[in-house]
Amino acid sequence: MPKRYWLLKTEPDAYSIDDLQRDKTTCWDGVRNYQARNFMRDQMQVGDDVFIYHSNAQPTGIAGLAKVSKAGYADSTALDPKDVHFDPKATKDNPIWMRVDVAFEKKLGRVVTLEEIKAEKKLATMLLVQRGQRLSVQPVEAGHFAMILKMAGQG
DNA sequence: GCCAACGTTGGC
DNA sequence: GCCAACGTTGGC
Repeated sequence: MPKRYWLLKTEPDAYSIDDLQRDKTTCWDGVRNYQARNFMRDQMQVGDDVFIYHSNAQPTGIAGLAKVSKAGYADSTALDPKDVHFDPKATKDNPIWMRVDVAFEKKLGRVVTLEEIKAEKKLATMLLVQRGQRLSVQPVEAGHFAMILKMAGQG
């Protein structure tokens, strides 16, 4: 499978690029959307490049880079009644939800903001800027990925 | 905090 | 299978 590129949303109040830098790697769990689950289950591969996107942030935008370090596997938080992401329908045999592990790569020299992305015509087809689009795990085209790195001064 | 847009649930 | 109600996301 060719290398793919992804964007993962996170609220930095809950988990930021700085947290990932400190932790080195993290389990990207708690995703409870089937489309996002399917990307993690079927398409994300070790070595794929990932943008870490800060939502509900000041500013909102792409804050750093990571790599997939473990491909999709069962998200056990769905089985834990004490976990906020507990799903009573999940079982050990059918965990329903998946997660991947991601490893910190680098923090961008500056956040490439949602505002800038919206203003750049070449990025108009990014999923991120489609009206009402809320996917928290989404694919990014290679060209868009490179463009954003360039905007961050890391091209 | 507001609220538009979306996904999911559940009654029928 | 329809669709209203509800919960969540996420920009502002």
